[in-house]
Amino acid sequence: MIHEKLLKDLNPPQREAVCHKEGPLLVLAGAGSGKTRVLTHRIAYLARVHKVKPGRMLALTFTNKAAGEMKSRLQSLLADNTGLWIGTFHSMFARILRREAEYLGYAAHFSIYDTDDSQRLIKKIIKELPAEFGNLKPSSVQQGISRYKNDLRSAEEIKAHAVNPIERKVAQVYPEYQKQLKDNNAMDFDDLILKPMELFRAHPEVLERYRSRFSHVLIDEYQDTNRAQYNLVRALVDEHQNICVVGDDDQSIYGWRGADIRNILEFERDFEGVTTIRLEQNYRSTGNILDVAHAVVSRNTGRKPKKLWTEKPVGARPVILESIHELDEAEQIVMQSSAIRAQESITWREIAVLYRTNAQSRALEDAFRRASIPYRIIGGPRFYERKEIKDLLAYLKVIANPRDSNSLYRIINVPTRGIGPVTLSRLTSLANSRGESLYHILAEADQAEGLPDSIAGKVIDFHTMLEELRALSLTESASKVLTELIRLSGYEESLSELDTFEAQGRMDNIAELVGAAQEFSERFTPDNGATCLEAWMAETSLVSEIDFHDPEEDCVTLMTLHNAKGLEFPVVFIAGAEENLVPIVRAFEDTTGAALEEERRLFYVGITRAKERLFLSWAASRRRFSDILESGPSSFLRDIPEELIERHTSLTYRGASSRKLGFSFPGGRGSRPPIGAAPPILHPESTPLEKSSARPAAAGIIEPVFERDQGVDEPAYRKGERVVHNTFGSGTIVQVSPYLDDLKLSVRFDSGFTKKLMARFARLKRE
DNA sequence: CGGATTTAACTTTTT
DNA sequence: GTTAAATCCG
Repeated sequence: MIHEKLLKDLNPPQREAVCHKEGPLLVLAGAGSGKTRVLTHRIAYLARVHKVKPGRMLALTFTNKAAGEMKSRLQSLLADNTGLWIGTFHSMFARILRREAEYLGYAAHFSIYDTDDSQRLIKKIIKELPAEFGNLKPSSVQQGISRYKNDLRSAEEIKAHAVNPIERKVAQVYPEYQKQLKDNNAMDFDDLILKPMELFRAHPEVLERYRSRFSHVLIDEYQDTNRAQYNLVRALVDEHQNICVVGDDDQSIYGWRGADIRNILEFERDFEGVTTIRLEQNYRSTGNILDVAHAVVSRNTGRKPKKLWTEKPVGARPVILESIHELDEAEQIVMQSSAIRAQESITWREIAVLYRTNAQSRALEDAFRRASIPYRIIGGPRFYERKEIKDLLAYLKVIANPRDSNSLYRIINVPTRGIGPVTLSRLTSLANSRGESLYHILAEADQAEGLPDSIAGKVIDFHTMLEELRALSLTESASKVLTELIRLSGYEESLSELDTFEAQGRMDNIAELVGAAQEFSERFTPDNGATCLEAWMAETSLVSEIDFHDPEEDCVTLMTLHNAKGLEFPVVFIAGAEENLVPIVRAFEDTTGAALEEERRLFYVGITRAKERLFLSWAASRRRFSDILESGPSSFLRDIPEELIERHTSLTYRGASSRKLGFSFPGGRGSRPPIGAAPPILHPESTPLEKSSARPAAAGIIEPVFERDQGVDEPAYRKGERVVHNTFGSGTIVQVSPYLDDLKLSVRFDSGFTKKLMARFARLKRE
């Protein structure tokens, strides 16, 4: 029987969710409770048992990765899924928008702007506006407008309720921004949600088409939906109410992006006759890990009470790693990784290191590289956001969508071809006076006022080149257009002339982009008239690097906590579990406490990625920008009962024995015992602590001394100490900062100058 | 007027 | 350590 095959291996609540036939369904699925399983089995069950055609179902996710995972899992459950729409909110509605673009006065091949593109446009708009707009920061304006869009607030409404002059100004930029986006035949990410609503409101017959097409809508990660998405979905399902949402309020971590946690908390009020199913059995983590996770998240007030349970053994106790600074932390993580791999036959790919900010990846990366451990960083300075990639994509966007003046501005003089700001402003005024786009005016540059013939010639040459590429794009593949572009534009040539290490890196990135274009071109099949290039542009705007993550590759994975959502690893390290980092310092500015609760959920998400081993690591100091930031352990660590965890430390405690706690670097003196071989475990309550008089520590926070084991004959240096240097004479230490396995000292010498010295080489004597 | 060199600000998370 | 704006130079 079909039913049995689809239902076996499901627990009773999962089964209930899968079999539910009609009407609104809320599945509260805790971390690791098998929600993807429920969604895919439900789609298959609807198709095979309730005879719903796959083409009448719409499944929405937040990431391409989640969509891809669902698609691949469905393959074995439902052989024929033709017409089934599975994808991210953004890509599915972009698909609808391309089909219906003309209703909105757009062309089907509109550009999709990322945050950076939007900011460029906003910067330009601010310049064109009166001087009093000059104090607006493009990035904050962009964020503000994005927020207004997500919250469905109109410019008028904002103006009416503006609490400060800045908000009033942003409200004035907003409509101009929308107008220029349209002039550029471009939409930003938020428009991909907002415009379908406009479309449906203005053209009920179009809404009716999609309403009747999709008889069942399923949404993953419902806690991440914003108001706009809620309204959009609501418009689609209002008649039949066959909406199934899966989510977990404890994993809502995108509030800053406009996600409205109320959507999931109030689902039962928003729809009538809601069936609610709770999935509380966790199939991922050991008991101890779940207990730690619960200890953390249960401190939140705005949550639906629940507790995950597991049939798995309690497992190893999670470990708290304490380090002097981020280099030490990275070193500890590397050593623990190696030890675990050796002792528990774990592969590199089963280990993940998670952190709050991308900036933290550098120290970790260096440590893994030095240890010759393969690693892979997900996210970070994202591939598609690198300058050279964005430049080339801007070219391609112009070729696919010549009205995209914003992209044209970006590349008109990249590489430099003698078209500077003055020429550009002359061309722009000609375009404005004729009411044509910048691209079209390029061909008539010779008619621009005050433009010397020689320069006009360059402009026309540039236009001719783009026209050639455009012609090429109509018949040839995206990869062909790209390779020709790289050659004709002189982009590659200008880089190779630089002949620097950095330029080589950029060339490698370009080669990677060509590879991606080839890969796309090979799988491209023409549909509804789009060219290969147009289709590729549509896709690249909506993919992220994590989508290309190959789980087969035997590498340690490094990524942000946000990126880790939806993933799982046998061994998880959370690096930087410090106050001011997790939770991030800005969370304290929010007086409602909502931001702090979101930080706690983020930490919870990180913890629940772990299947067997969990390490929570914090460092007493951390290099940030050019100075050193000192902090104590995250307050979230204090929520964890001491008996659930172990501690490994390389901190030195004032008042503790002078014997340092087994910390050293490779090449240093002494060695750290491998884990499992009776590691030094330090319980703070058993350690005699002496409070520093300068900076009283909060209760329960260990006060570390920034000092490492220097060996017998190499004393540690302290700020304020008087020292003597062989050549420079005597002076005072004004700054001490750890650098690799040494200390970097700033010494102000009595002769008046300050010098930075490495402790190891300076050979300083005490005065 | 355009190109090159120097300076400054920057980092929370992302479709 | 990175990129865009500011300043300088040809």
